[in-house]
Amino acid sequence: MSESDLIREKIIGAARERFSHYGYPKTTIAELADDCAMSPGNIYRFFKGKIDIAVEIARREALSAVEVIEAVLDCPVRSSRQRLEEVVFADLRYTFHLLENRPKTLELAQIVVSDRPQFQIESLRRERRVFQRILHEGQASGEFYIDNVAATTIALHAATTKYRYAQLFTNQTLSELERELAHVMTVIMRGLMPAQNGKPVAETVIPQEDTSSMASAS
Amino acid sequence: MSESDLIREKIIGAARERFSHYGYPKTTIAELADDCAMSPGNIYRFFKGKIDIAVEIARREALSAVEVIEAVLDCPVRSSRQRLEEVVFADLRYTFHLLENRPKTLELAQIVVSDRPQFQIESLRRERRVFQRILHEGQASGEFYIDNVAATTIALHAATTKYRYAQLFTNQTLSELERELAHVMTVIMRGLMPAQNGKPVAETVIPQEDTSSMASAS
DNA sequence: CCAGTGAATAATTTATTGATTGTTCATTCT
DNA sequence: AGAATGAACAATCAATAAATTATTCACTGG
Repeated sequence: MSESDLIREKIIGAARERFSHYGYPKTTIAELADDCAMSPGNIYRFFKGKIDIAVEIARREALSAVEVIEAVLDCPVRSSRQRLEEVVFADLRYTFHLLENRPKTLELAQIVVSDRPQFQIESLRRERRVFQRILHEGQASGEFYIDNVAATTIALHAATTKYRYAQLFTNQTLSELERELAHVMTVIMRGLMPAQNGKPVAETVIPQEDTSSMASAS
Repeated sequence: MSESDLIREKIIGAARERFSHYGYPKTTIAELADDCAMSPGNIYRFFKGKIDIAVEIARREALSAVEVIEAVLDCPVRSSRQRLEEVVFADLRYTFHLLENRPKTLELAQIVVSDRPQFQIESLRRERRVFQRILHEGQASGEFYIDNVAATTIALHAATTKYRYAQLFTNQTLSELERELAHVMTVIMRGLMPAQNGKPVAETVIPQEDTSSMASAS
C-alpha cells in the first residue's frame, strides 16, 4: 500500500470515528485535518469533497454488511431452504441491530443516498446476488421448482423488503418481526418447493441466532 | 344531518380545498374561517385544533381508499386467486396514481401519522381485513391451502409492502412495478395453492386496469 | 341562555444577520 | 517537481429578531 493510500486510510479512519460519534453534519473538515495532523486543504488532494469521504465509508459498510450475510453461506446446512431462511433472518437481525446500536450509520447512508441515488441501487443489487446464488443452487439440486431464477430472486427480495431496516416501516419488536417473517417465508417456501406426497412443506421455523458472528460494533 | 354537522362539513370542505391546493402548513385557520364566513374562534367549536381537521380528512381519504379496493370484490370473478390478484394490483395502481396526481394527499397523511401514529396502524388493519376476507373465502372453497388465515393475511400484506405507495421506496415506473408484483404473486399463489397434477399453478398475469372506477381526482 | 365574535396571548414560522464551514488556489516547503 | 499549507472566498448553518399563526376566552347579539 502506497504512502498516499495510507494517508487516505488515515482520513477515512478519522472520519469513521467522528461520523459515528457526532454525525456527518457536525463533523468539520478542519477537525478531520487536525486528527490527521494536516491542513484542511490537503484533505482535498485525497477526496473530491466531504461527501465523498462519506460515500467511501458507506460503501465499505455496505460491503461488510453483505459479507455478514454471505458468511451464512459458508456454514454447512442440510438444504437450500435452510440457507435461504438463515440468510433472510440474518438480514433482518443484522439491519435491526444496526439501527438500534449504531443509528449514525443509517444517518450516513441516508445522506449518501440522497446525494448519490445510484448508491442504493447498487447496494440492493449486491444483496440480491446472495439470494440469487441460493435460488440457483436450490434449482440445480431439484429442491426448488423455479422457472425463472432472475425474476424469482427479484420477487423474493421485494417480498422481504419490510424486514430490511424494519424500524423504518414499523415499531414492532424484533421478536414480532421474526414471527411475521416466519409466516412470510412459509408462504414463499411453499411457493418454491413442490409439495411432498400431497402435503405442503412444513412451516418455517425461526432459526437460532448465530452468536459466533455477532461482532461488537465500534 | 343537524345544522351543526352542516357547518362542520363546510369547514371540512374548505380545508380539503385549501390543503390539496396549498398544503396543510400553508393553510391558516383564518383562511378557513373566511371561506366559511365565520370567525377563527368559531372553528374551535367544531374541531379541537387544526390538526384534527387534517385527521378527519385523512380518515375519510383512507376509508375511501379501502372502498376503492373493496369495489374489486364486488365484480364477479372466476376464483379467489383472481380476486386476490386484482385487489393487490388495484392497491399498487391506486396508491401509485395517488402519489403521482395528488402529492398533497400523501403530505397530509404523513403529517397526521407523525402526530397520531395510531392512525397508520388502523389504516393498515383496515386494508388487511380485505385481504383476510379473500383468503378466508379461498380457504372455505378449498381453492387455497392455508393452515392459519390470520397469520397468512399478515404475511401476504407484509410481502406486498413495497407495492403500496411504491414511490416512497423506489423510482421504478408503474409498468416495472406491475411486472415485479406479478412475479411476487406467482410465488405467493404457488405457496397458497396446491399443485395441479404435479405442476405448480400458472404464473400470475398482470390484470387489466379497471377503467370503470378510475374517477378523476379533485 | 348559546352560537358566534375578535382581540389577546402563546406558539410557530419566517427573515435577517453573523458566524462557521466547505472548497479553492497562490504560495511555501522538502 | 510534488506535497502540503493556510489565507481567501463562497456556501451553509445557527442564533436571534420580527412576523405570522394557532388557540383561548371574555364578551356580544340574538
